[in-house]
Amino acid sequence: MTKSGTNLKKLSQHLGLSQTTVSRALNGFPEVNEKTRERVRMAARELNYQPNPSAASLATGKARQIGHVIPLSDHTMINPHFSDFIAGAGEAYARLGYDMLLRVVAQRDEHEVYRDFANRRRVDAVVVHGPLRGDGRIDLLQQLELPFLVHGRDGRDEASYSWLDVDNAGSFRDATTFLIERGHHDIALVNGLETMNFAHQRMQGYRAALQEGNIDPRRDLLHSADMVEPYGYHATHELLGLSKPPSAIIYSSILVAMGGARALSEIGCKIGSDIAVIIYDDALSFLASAGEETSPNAPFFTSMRSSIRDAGRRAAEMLIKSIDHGSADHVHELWEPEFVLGASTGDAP
Amino acid sequence: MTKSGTNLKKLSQHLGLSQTTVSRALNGFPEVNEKTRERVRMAARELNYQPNPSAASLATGKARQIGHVIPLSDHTMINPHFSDFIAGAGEAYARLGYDMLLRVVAQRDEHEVYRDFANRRRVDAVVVHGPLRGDGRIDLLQQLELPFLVHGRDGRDEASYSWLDVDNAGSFRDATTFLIERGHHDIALVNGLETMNFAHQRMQGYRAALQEGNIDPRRDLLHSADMVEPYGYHATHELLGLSKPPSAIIYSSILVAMGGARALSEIGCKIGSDIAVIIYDDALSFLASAGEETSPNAPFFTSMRSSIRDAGRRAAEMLIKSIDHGSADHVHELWEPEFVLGASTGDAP
DNA sequence: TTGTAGGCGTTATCAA
DNA sequence: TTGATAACGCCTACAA
Repeated sequence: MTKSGTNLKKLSQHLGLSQTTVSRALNGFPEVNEKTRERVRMAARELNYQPNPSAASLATGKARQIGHVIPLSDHTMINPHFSDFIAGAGEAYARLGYDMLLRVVAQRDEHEVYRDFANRRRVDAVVVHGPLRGDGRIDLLQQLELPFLVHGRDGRDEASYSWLDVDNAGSFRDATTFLIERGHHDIALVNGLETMNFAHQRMQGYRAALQEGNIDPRRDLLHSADMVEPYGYHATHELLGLSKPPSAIIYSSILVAMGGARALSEIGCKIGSDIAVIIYDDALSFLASAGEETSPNAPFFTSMRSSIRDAGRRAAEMLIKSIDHGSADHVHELWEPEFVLGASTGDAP
Repeated sequence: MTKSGTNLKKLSQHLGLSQTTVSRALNGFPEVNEKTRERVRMAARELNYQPNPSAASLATGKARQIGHVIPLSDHTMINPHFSDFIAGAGEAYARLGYDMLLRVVAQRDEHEVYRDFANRRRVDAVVVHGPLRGDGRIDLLQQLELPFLVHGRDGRDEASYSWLDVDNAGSFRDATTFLIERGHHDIALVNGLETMNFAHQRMQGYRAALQEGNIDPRRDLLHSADMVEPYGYHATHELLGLSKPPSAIIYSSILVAMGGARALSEIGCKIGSDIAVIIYDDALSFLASAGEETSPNAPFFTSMRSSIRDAGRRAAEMLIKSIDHGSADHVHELWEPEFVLGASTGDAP
């Protein structure tokens, strides 16, 4: 069966040592004679020995794999935000000797996948994407005692699990306040799906700023849907068609903003002069912060920016660290997006 | 160690049968008494028994995992094209009982990863993404005897490995010819990186059409780079700044075209009337063929369209089928993109 | 500092 | 039709 692969047995025979010693030498056990260890290392390199992960996993109970589940409701999560996160996380995994296991399933089967993961011990932990407000996956994973980290939060007891999130409420509040202070009154929010907690947080931040500015929120200035390009296009057309259109729009994603820009250019409405725009920018790598280079001085879009790829990298690190240390403590990180002043909110003061 | 998981031993004891029989019953061996099999199945469901993949893999030599390597040169492959492919493939894997293993590494380490895969038998096969012209990964995989399927081709002996590709040359030739027949003479191609074979194929198709139309190719109408949005923007600005600007532009990706559209709208150049545009459309799900719904009758962009997500799904199926059947034959599929007439090439005749 | 022996949970071979 | 028994390749008490 073993075609050409060197295994522990062969290697130890080649060295005239026991498998135990060889294993210990390679795994950095302190009791091994340094001379022996060096000899073993040389031979291992020479014979190109790599431990078989299935055997190791069977023996240790550790899979050295982290699971990511992509729920396939419609086209929802297969979006660039997700892929950038994955890229960052994957980078960290590779560095730390872990593999990423991806499972794409219908949304209603996601719980079953976690059960399967826990049951078969195929992964040591999972990353939960796109938490809803009060997300059943979190309860399930706790019950299954499968370690996990959430990218985002679910709005409930946040001390009871590990997460990495950005300050959605704070940044949207600040952005809204920024617009109010510049004299805007009718400010639209083209938001993500509000069943997702991040979108809810953003809406809350927006609302809080309006309240502080003594502005009554207008229901017709609030849109909520999956953050795809066409949504931005349609929502913007609707907004501009109102009898009292907004003078400023906040877009929850650059993707949505691109659809918005398409609509605005059709109408002949110029961003920055005719209308103010602020976007939330995940710093998606394939867009390279599109518009960044429009003007040599300032970026095109005024934005709240936080790299989702960095988030993926950091999330992976946090998770691995906690499972490697076997600590049951939960870890949390709240990132503050950077506020970037661009041309889309008019000339700088 | 085993927390709550039911294993073969427990299950067989519970049933008063040997592990052998239980294993055989569950794995569909024909010699098992149907009554016994049914009894075993019931008990397995009841006790929630799932075979441990590490143990199974160790015993069979099959990992039931397919490897995908994402090279991290710059930001290259972490693009939406890739993630859509992954989504399709992942769907097929889940359906067929396989898992997807993702490894994100620096480009120069990609070969090493394949060696590692082969050596440790962590995956049963791999999918090769974004083949270059004459791609060393293919030689390596053949040498390692690790089964693989290429999404695309590398321009060499295409019978020697399995692949799934779209007819890049043919569709770009047709698109170019279409423009020539409508009276266009100065046709620009904003292409992908031509070290990638798909981009080379596209350029060849474009050249062939020009030649057939007795048009001398102009070097200044040809751009080649990573298919990100800002590239489309810059390339378009350059094209429009030429002393003899093109009357038509072909964009190699909708992402690039979005950058192009941004530039054109800045200049005040109207797509469809001032300039003709054709795009290659991978039917990226999060864009939902942006512009599709601009006009109720026709889509906005005239395009060559082929779903990259479908390609991922099909590629996975082809690969799994070939490794499950243990056949050493190579499989190939060449897809013809659909030509979709939209508004961006002017009014329909 | 090194070695022996047993176990991890399956599958597969050979008998019965 | 079913059952012992031996791999698969590694790790890890326990012993020396």
